Amino acid sequence: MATRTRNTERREDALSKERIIEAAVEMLDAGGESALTFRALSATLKTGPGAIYWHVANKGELLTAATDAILTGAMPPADAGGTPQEAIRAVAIGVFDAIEAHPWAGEQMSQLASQSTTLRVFERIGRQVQALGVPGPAQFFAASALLNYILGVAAQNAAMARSVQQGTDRTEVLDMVAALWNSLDTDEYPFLRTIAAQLRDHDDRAQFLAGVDLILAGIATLTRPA
Amino acid sequence: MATRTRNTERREDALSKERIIEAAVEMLDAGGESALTFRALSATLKTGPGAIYWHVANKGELLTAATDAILTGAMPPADAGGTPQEAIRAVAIGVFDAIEAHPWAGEQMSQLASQSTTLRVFERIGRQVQALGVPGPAQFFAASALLNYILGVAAQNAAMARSVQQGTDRTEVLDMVAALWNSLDTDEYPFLRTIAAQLRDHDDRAQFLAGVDLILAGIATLTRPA
DNA sequence: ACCTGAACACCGTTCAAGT
DNA sequence: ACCTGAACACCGTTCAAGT
Repeated sequence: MATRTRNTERREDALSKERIIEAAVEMLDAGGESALTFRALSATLKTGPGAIYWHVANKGELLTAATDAILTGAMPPADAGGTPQEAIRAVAIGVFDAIEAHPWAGEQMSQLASQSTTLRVFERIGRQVQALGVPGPAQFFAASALLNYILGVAAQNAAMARSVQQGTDRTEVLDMVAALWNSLDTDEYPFLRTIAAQLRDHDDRAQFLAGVDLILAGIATLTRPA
Repeated sequence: MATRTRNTERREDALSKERIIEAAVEMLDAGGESALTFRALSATLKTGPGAIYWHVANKGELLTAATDAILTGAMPPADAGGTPQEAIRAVAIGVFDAIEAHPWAGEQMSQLASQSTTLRVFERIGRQVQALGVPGPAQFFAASALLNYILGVAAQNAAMARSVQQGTDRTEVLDMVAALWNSLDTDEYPFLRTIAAQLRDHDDRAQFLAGVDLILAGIATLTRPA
């Protein structure tokens, strides 16, 4: 039954950076950053820990590469058409959904200043900010505001996902947070207690988009000065 | 010369959570999160590693406590007066400056969803959003947008600070980032190359505040609906 | 009640040695 | 060129034992 095996199928179990990243993403998805271990990884790949170091410089590079792999696939095509606002929303939602599916990447992104993934998102947003007609000097901080907001939400979602024991339900988590907010001192935390009620039936994704639109509304004031 | 030593001064070297946190902050300031080790910490405090565990549950709690200590002192007084916008800017700048002085705390904040520090900032912002006259249902996402933007910037600054070798100059770092942006492909990264020039004489703090104002401008559109 | 410090169960990383 | 796996230099954390 091995007769049909040709050269092309040979050594499909050979180590490569791609296979390492693929296995790393699986481990990260399963158990977060602490689950990614060179020992566990090399066991999965049926090699020694040292073998990985021939393809990857260190754990940091592996984490960066894994984050890149996730987010490259998550970005919508650049020529999608539509208004600049729609294009910005599409990029933002792409990042958001990717982080929701792979929370460990959220931690990574906000730790990776000027890394290729972040740069690509920044570029995409910046181009649309230009298309909106924001004057030159303001383009930088307008695009930065959007990027930092997106990264901030990404990190918060990652943190939330990590604090959740696997198996805990989504609404269960919201209930716990709402309970925490309600347990706060009424005099010191009036605002949080007020919105605790809204937490239960609130939609993370819709709220995230509302934030994007809020910043877009602010950007709009830059294009038609008072 | 020990005659004047009274009971009050006795055992001033006794271990306490406060002394542990104080020492931890010093180590974090000196070398970032990786410099904080229970062994190094106990050596500084002249005890064994186990002693620390009597006052602190684990490293995570210590990190949280250290972050709290930094940010509690950084927040402006709640009754500072002025417009809601000014109050929001004051809180934002308080966080920004604290992170600039203690970059490790920036990493921490964005990993600590619903932690006391973050909740306090959220509360302060939320109250001012209410004061601005934002209608009830929109208060939540308006305050969230501001908070997430602030946390996003905090994390980016922390990441930047960590990537910088100690001793590297500030302008030197900006030059390196500008050089990186300029080295990008012209066709793929036109926006980044355009703003790379602005990077050299750009003021992080002013840019951060411009972002806050941008979101405030967006929030203003919520109070007087079209 | 509070502290000691050896020991446990891990890490990331290196490197001589193999093929 | 690529892989092996023992070894190094660490970690956070525990816990019997001390005072």
